[in-house]
Formats: sequence, structure tokens, C-alpha cells
Amino acid sequence: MDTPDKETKSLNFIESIIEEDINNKKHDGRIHLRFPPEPNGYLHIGHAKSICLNFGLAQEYNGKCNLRFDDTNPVKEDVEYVDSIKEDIQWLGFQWDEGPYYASDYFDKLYEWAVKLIQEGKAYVDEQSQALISEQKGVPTRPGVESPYRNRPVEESLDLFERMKNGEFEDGTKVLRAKVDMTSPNMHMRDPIMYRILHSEHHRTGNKWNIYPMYDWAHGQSDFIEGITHSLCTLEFEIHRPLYDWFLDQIVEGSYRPRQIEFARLNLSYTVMSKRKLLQLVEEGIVNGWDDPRMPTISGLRRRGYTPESIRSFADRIGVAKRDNIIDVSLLEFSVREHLNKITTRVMGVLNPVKVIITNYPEDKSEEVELTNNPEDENSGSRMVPFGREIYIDRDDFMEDPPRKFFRMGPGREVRLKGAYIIKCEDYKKDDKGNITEIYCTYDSETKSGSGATRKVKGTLHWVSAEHAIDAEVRLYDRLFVDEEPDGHKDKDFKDFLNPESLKVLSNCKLEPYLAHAKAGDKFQFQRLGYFCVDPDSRSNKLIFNRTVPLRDSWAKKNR
RNA sequence: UGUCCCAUGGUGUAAUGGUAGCACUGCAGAUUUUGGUUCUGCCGGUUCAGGUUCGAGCCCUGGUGGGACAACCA
Repeated sequence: MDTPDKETKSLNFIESIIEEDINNKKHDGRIHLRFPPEPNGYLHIGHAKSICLNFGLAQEYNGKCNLRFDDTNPVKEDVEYVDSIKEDIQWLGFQWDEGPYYASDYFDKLYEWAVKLIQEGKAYVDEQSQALISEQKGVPTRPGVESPYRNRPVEESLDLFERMKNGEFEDGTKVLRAKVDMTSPNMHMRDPIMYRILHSEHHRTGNKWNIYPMYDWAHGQSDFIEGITHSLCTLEFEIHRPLYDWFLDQIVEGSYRPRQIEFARLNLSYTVMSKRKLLQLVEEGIVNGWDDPRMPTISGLRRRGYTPESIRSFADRIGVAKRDNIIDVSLLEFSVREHLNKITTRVMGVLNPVKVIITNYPEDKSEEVELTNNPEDENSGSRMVPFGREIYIDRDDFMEDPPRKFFRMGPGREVRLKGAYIIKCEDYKKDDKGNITEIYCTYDSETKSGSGATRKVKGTLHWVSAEHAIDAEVRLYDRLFVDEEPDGHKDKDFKDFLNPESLKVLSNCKLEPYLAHAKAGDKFQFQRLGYFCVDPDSRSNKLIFNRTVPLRDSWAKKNR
């Protein structure tokens, strides 16, 4: 009878709309979405939300999802961005259905429709200056006034529009405007501009066009041409919807028409998301390019060591709604840790080395100890790690005068070396400045891991054999801003909140030899420290690792 | 002195007129040869005022608060 195990999954508001449409047999139950980036910049985590939403919905409802470049403004757009956008989408794990498409594919059709609107008296060529047109538009609280060209003869507009297309006029001297309503309380309905003159080479159409359509005129019609059923966009386009519908009213003939639905864009705490601000960070050299691991760009996250899976699960978790939101970055960090915990090999790396000499370990002896590659994955196997009389441990793991709850090394204290022996600190040496230079320990030969030894000590340290250690540079990344909402302060610039410690480069790190042949992009857990990946700058004679995210650290937290 | 949109724990997001749930964060504890993972528990919420109803987070009215709109950008 009842199937209590089959709970009804809760739907977000867009899924509700789609399911209702399917139930009503709207568009014969066909579901077709699209992701429409403008190729004028790199994709960021906010776009990832939109990509996961659109492509995800298509998968969920057996529909399709197009990739369509909204390339109607040649002065800002470039193939460089087209390529990076395609790469990022595929890296995230999605594939568009045919295409990719370009709004510029539809310039001819758009022109044809524009002529039709002029013929029907629904569009006209305005010859006024930009300043004048803007002035006549009025303000949201006061109606605008009509252009003196508004009711000029159709033939005149037709002729002028064709000559605009043919390149007879200078940039900015004429525009084609839709004849809607200058008194509308919605500014976008006050005779919006459909075409402007731009003698600019387009990355795909070259010099074919001297006029280019505006977003509002191109977008809905492109949706219509592609058979899009649900056209998802962010909240700031809500007020454009009446215009989206008005333009569609002028060209739609059958029963099919796309529907625009708006959702809230993603905001992340401790970061900025606007393309303009990200561009500023790049251009002013505050970060090292669009793929700097501190950037919220997809390419930055990729270089930082994020996985597509982790970004997709993040997108699932944040949900979709219509209210403004700021997602805590800790949720993003949780998502990567969750995935990396499952897939990464545990290795040992010492970031800030201090030498430990095991005085009772035979000078001529050396051995290998076995370490589990990944306790979360029983098929991951194990590997042998060299151990010796001299090892490195991390400076943070030793204190001259440690508090009782410090479960690490201190004078007279015992700790276990992960996978090896229990050692006891007998003595240590300092330099003039008081820095610890060497630590002298003895080991208990009866306590080798895996030998059935039962003696337990509270602390376990990671270590690297001094003789076998390989050198590496490690880049420690932290959030770029120290304020939760860097661009949320009226009287302050977002750059006032830059974190001076967002990047720390450690150049004297010691890693276990297993990592000698790690390749760019390879990901590991450095035991007890965090998740790290090999940076593309890395070379076989100079390894470079990026810290993706530290491990959760309840000890550090307690001592904050 | 406009139009449109939004309002549920610290942060997100469910509940579609019938027990306010989940995730992250935070705080405890158990386990642990990673102060990780895993497991358990706890803290904490319907913006306000009316109305409709047997019953309102949900419907209605008003208030308050927040956001969007005045590019020949998208």
C-alpha cells in the first residue's frame, strides 16, 4: 500500500513550474533550457550555479540544454573568452546539446524581424543624440516624453535603418527604437533601443554588420529560434520581462513561446563576484590572473584544487530561490573536503621543517614502513615510505613549554610517528635567536606500527625521512578578503578589505619521495594538514603545491 | 515620491491550509596510529499588526525592512 521509503522529493520553485508545465502538456512536455554567457570574461562560481541549474534541469527532465554565446556587443567580446567558457563548462561535467550556438547566428533573422516591426509602425529610427534620448526617457518616478522622430513615416525609418546597416552613418548618430510606451512606469518599456551603430569587428561575423542588436531585442528572439521552453536568468532581469514578452508578442505566431523565469544569483561570503571587480583584481595585479587560486573563477577554483564533483554538490546544496542570499564560504569548503576526503591519497609533507635525530637508532640502519594510501577507500592499497635516524617534523608540532592538552612533542614527551615508532623527546638545541634547530629523541623499537604493539600515546605526528626527503614549494592560500561582504559597504572600497595574508609561499618544504613524480593537477591529502594539489607552474626539479583547503582543525579552533 | 520582486535559526533551503524539517556553521561528547574521517547530542527560526478559517509560515489587507529598474552593457 504505502511506500514510506519513497518520499516525495521537495522541489524548488523552478522545478515546480516545469513539472506543472509537463503535467499540462505544455509544449508537448518538451523541456529545453539554455546557458547564455556573454563571452566578455571568465566564468565564476556564480555562473557555475547557473550552469548546474540549467544543465541539471535538462538531465532531470530528459530535456535539452543549449550553450549560447550572447555575443551582441563586439567591443567587449573575444574568442579567448569563448574558449575558456567552453572549457569550464565541460570541466564541470556538462555537455551542451548540439552547437554551441551564438546570438550572432541570428543577426539576419533579427534584422528581418526588425524590418517587420518598422513596417508595422512598431519601431522607428531616432536621430537624436544619446544625451537627448536619455533625458527624454525621464526617471522611474516621472514619465518620459516622446521623441520627435517617433511618428515619422514608415518609409523614412525603413530607408534609414537599411542605410544604418550598410554603414552609411557614424557610430552613435542613429538608433532603432521600439515604439512601446514613454509613460510606462517601467523604464525598459520607454521606447527601448533595439539597434545601435557600431563599426566594430565581430569575433564571428567580422565586418559584415555595422549595427548590432541590444540584449533585450536579441535574447528572447534567440530563445524563440532555439525552441527554448524555460529561459532562466537572474533577478535583475525581472523588470525586463514585460519587454521580453512584448518583443515576443510581435513575432510569435503559433502556441509555442519561451518563458523567462528569474532566480537569485549566488553571492559568497568573503569574496566579490562581479565581473567588473574581478577584472579590477586582475588588471591591478592584486592577483596573478584570472586563474589565480584565490579567485572565485572556475579556472581559479580548478587551479586551487577544487573538483567538478565538489562544485556540483555545492550547487545542489545551496538551492535555488528568489531571495537575495550570501552563502557562507564554509559550505564551499565543506563540499571540497567531502570529496577530497574520499579520493585523495594520504601523504606526508613537512611545511616548516625542524630536524629530529633519533639517537638510539643505529647509524647504518634504514627501513621502510607501510602506510595506507586512503583509509576511506579500501581499494586504495598501501605504499612503503622510507624511515631513518634523521627525520623532519613540523615546527608547530614541538613546544618547549607545552600546555597539558598539547598532544604533540615537548621535552620528555612521547608521540607516535605515523606508521612508524613511538619516540620520546630527550633534548633539543636552539640558536642565538631562540629558534629550535634540532630535537633529540629516542625511539622504542617495540612499538613499530603493524607489529602488534599495543602501547598507545595521545599524539601522532607526520614526518619525512631527512635522507629521502624531496624539496618543494608550497603555496598557502586563504580567503582574499577579511570582510564577509567586501563590496557591501557604502563608504568603503572593496579593496580596503583585502587579506594581506591571502597567499603565503613556503619554499623550504620537505615531502616524502612518493611525490617526486606528481603531475600538475594531482591531488593529495597532506596528513594532518590539508588538501594540496600540484600547481601548473610545478616542474620536476621544482615541485610546487597549492593548498586547496586545510583540514578541519578543532585544536586550532579551541586555541583561537 | 513610481513600478516590479523578496521576507523561515548565524548562513542557506524545505514544509504547496494540518507536528516548522534538512544542510552548513557553532558548542558538547564517543571512536580514532590524521586534534582528519565517522557517530551521537545540543544551541538556534516563521518581520510586525489586523483579517479569513476549526486550524495560517502558507490565503487577504496594511505596515516595516531589503533588493532591482533611470548603459547606444549583458
